[in-house]
Amino acid sequence: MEPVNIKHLARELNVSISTVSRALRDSHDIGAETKRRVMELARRLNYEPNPYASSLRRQKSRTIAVVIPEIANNFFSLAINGVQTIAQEKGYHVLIYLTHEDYGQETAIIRHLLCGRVDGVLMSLSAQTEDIAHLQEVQRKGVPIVFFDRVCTELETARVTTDDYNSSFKATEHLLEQGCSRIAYLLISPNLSIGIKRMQGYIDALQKHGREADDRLVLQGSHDPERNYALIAQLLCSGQRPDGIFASVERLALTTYQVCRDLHLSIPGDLKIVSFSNLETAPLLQPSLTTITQPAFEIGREAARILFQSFHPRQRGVPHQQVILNSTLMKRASTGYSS
Amino acid sequence: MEPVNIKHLARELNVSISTVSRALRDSHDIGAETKRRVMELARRLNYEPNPYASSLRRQKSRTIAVVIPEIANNFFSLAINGVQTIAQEKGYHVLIYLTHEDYGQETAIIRHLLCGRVDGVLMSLSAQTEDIAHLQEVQRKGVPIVFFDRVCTELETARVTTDDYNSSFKATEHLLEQGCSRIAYLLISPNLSIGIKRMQGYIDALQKHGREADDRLVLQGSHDPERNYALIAQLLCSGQRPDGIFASVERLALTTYQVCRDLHLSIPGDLKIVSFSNLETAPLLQPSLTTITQPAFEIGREAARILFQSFHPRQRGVPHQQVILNSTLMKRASTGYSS
DNA sequence: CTGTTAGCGCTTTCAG
DNA sequence: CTGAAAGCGCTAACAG
Repeated sequence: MEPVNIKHLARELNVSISTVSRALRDSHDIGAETKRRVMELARRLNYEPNPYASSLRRQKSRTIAVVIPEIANNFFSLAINGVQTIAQEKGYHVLIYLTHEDYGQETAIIRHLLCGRVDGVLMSLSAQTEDIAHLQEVQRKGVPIVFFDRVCTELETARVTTDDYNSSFKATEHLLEQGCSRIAYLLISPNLSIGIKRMQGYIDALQKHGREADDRLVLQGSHDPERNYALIAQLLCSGQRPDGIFASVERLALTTYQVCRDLHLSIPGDLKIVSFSNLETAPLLQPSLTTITQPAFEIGREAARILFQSFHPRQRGVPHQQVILNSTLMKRASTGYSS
Repeated sequence: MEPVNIKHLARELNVSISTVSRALRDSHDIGAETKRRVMELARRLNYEPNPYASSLRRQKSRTIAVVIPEIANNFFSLAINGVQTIAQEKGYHVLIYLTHEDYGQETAIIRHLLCGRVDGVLMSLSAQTEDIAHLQEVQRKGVPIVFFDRVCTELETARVTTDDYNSSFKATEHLLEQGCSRIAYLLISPNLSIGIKRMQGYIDALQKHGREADDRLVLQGSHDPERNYALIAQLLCSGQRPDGIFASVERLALTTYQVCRDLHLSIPGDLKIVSFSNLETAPLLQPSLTTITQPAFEIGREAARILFQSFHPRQRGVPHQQVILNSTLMKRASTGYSS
C-alpha cells in the first residue's frame, strides 16, 4: 500500500511539499482555501505525520521519560497517572523505565536517554544510587530533569516531595498520644533522602516529648521479606517489646501484621501501628491501620508541570524550585477490630 | 558543545561515515583494527546513536506501546512490569498510554501510534469499547497487536488471558462447599470479555450443584463508588440477604467490607466473600478474604514475548494464538478473624 | 502566499 | 575491506 506521507498529499493536491507541511501546522501564512483542502485530504486519508522524521529535524521528540525504581507499588502507579494526565494534555508521549532499585540499570537507562530520545526526564532515585555522575551528565547535556519523591539533593534542579519530616513527626506524636511509650521505627535503605527525613521526624518528635530514640527500637529492614519477618518477630519477642510501631514503608507494616497474627498479638490492643501507605484501600481491609498517605497523583502531576514549564523557550533550564506537598494522616479506629 | 554524532567520529578517525556506522553494528565486513578504534573512540566520547535518525531510516522504532485502561490498579502495574522485563531484555523502549476507560481516548491513542511510532502494541480494552474499527485499522497497517486480559474476541490476533471461566467456577464451588446457599455475584461493565466469562463460570457452577442463578442476586456495579455502596447495602439489607458473595473485581469486594462494617455484619461469620484480586498483600491485611489472583506479571511477560516473536522476519504477522494462564485461588481462614 | 532547497543523523546500496 | 552518495519524512531558511 502506498505510504501516505506529506509528499503523497502534495502530489495529490498539486501543491508543494512545504505548503502542505505549513498548512498542517503554521496556519497563518497559507491561504485559507489551500489550508482547507490540505486538511480535508489529510483527514480523508488518515494522514499522521511521521514523528521520527519530525523529531530528527526539530531536535525535539515530544516525549518524556519517567524513570522509577519499581511500578508494582501504588505510589509510583498513581504518580505515573498524574504525569500521564499532564503529558496527554500537552500532546507528549511517555516512556517508562524501571531501575528495579539497581544502580547499574539506572545508569544504563539514563545513557539511553541522552541522545535526543526525550525532551525531559522525571525521576525517582533507586535505593542503591550513591554516585551521581550519570545525573550530572543529564544536566550537562541540557536535558531538563525533575526529581520526585526520592530526590537527589546533590543536584541543582527541581524537586517534588511530600512533607516527610512533618508527617513523620505528627505520626510519632499520634502514637505518643495513644499512650505508646516504646515506639519502634522500621526503615529500609538508609541512603535515600526520604528515609533520612522520615527518621528525623520520628527522632525529633520523641525528643520533644522528653524521650530519647532508642537504637534497639530502630530496625533496618531489607528487600528480603523473610529477613524482615525474622527481624520484626525478634523485636516483638524480645524483652523490650515495643507498644507502638512506625513503619516508614507499607511493606514493613504488612509484615508486622503477619508477625502479630502468628504471635497472637492484637492490634491495636497490644501494639499500635502507623505506616506510610499509598494503598487507599488499606483501611477498608484493615481498619486498625493508621496511615500516612502521600498525594501520589498530585506529586506526579506537579513534577510533570514543572518539567513542561522548562520546555518553554523563555525558560533557561529547570528552575531550581522545591515543591512540598502535604501527606494525610488518617487516624484509624483506636478501639475494637481486634484481629 | 560540538554534537558527537557519527560524522564527528568519522572525521576524528579519518575514516568514512559508513565505515563508522558499520563498525558500530555490522561487525563482520570491517577490519578488526578499524572496528576496535571506532569502538574505542565511541566509548570515550560517550557516543549514543540518535534513535530517531535510525528509526526514520530503518522504519523501525525499537519501541512498543502498552495501552491500558488505568494504571492505579495492581493488575496493570504488575503486567507492565512483565512487559518491561522482556522489552528491556530485547533492547526495546516502552510507551505507556492510559485510556481511562474512555473509548474516545482509546481511538485517539491508537491513531497516534499508526505512523511508525511503534513496532507493536500490547493492549487491554477499555470498558466502553464496542466499535473496533480503530483496532482493525491497526491490523490493516500491519502493526502487530497482542491483547491481554481484556481481549478483543472479534479480531484475529494473539490473546493472553487467565482462566476466567474456570477460576470463577471453582470460586463459586468453594463458596458452596463453605455452606453458602445464596451466593450473589457482583460485576462491572458487562461488555468486557472477562466479565462474561467470569459470570458464566458462576452460573454454571451453581447449575452443576442443582441451583439456579437468581437475577436478584446479580448486582451490576458502576464506576461510581457511592452508587456501588448503596447497591450493596441494599442487597445486604433486603429480605433476601445473600450468605456468600463473589466479587468479579476487587473494588466491589472492598466496598462490601465497608458495608459489612457499617452494618455490623461479620465476615466470614455472616457472609463469605471471594474476590478477584491482584493485591498480593490483601490477605496480610484481611485474612478472611478469599482471593483469585491472576498471574499479572506473567501475563504481561507472555504478551510481550508473543509480540516480539512476531517481529522476527520469518513470521508473517502475529500468530493467532491464545494463551491462557491459570489464576490461583487462595482460600483464606474460614474461621475466626471476625471484623 | 507558495515553491525550492538544504539538511536533521543514520543506513544501505553500489562502486571501487 | 572501505568510501561515495542517495534518501527515510519532515522542517525551515530563503527566494520568488
